[in-house]
Amino acid sequence: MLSSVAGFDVRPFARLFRALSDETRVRIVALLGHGELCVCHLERALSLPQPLVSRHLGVLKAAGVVESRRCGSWVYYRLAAQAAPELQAALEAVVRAGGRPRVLRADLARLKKACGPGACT
Amino acid sequence: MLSSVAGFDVRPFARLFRALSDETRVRIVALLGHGELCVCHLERALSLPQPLVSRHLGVLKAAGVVESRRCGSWVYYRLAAQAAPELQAALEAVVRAGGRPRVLRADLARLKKACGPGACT
DNA sequence: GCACTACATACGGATATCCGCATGTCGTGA
DNA sequence: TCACGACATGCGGATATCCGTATGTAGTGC
Repeated sequence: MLSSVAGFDVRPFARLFRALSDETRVRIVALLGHGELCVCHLERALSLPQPLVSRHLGVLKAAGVVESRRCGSWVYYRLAAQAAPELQAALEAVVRAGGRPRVLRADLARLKKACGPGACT
Repeated sequence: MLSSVAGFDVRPFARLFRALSDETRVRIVALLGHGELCVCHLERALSLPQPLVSRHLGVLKAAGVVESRRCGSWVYYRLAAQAAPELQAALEAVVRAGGRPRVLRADLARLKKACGPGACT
């Protein structure tokens, strides 16, 4: 449509922002800003049922926000590098917000209580 | 819910990103990055019917992305300053993307063809 | 008051999103 | 091969979004 005719393809931006238009997904991105996490970590940090977390991760992955890596029984998710620097900047804004002190306090507390990041014995 | 308990209120982010999750609204924000514009300018730059542009502007305004100012028969819209610096950064990423050369080429061409920005005789 | 322009909004239908629940898939270890 | 844990996906219903069309509101000039 016009979005491509315009020379500036707005679709990657709309796609990224649509992926981040859900509160749970913003929390996931903010948590992943602290490093790679597997689904069971996220599930406990968010205190949400597993199918819900898995589906939100699927949305983020389809939008190119996150990447996944399988390691044994576990699947680790991490933030994906964005092609356009402006997309990267928008994504890092969320990460920065989630990296402030007192930010995501309860989520991070549950995360540490569950198990240390990076180790899923 | 948990979004407030977490200390990090993710709702402003989700609200901003939901407002920017539509291609037309991304184009509007990118255009407004060039300066204040009235609805008739946007309508011609976007080449979209007036009620549609007006409604998208309403969504952006409800999300706190834009502000409006009435001047005679015309209503001028401009980007609103964001409270949190991370929100501002995310918004400016879109503006920067829309400010690159060859970006939004067709939209800007229609805008200039319609009338110069800031003057709506 | 009347016509005209600029803009906003109500209505309705097609489509998409979000979630709970149940089930399926895949790797691991006994 | 069997059971188990980790994760993904199909289904159905409630809700939200998007858009065209028509109508309403407000300011301007005659």
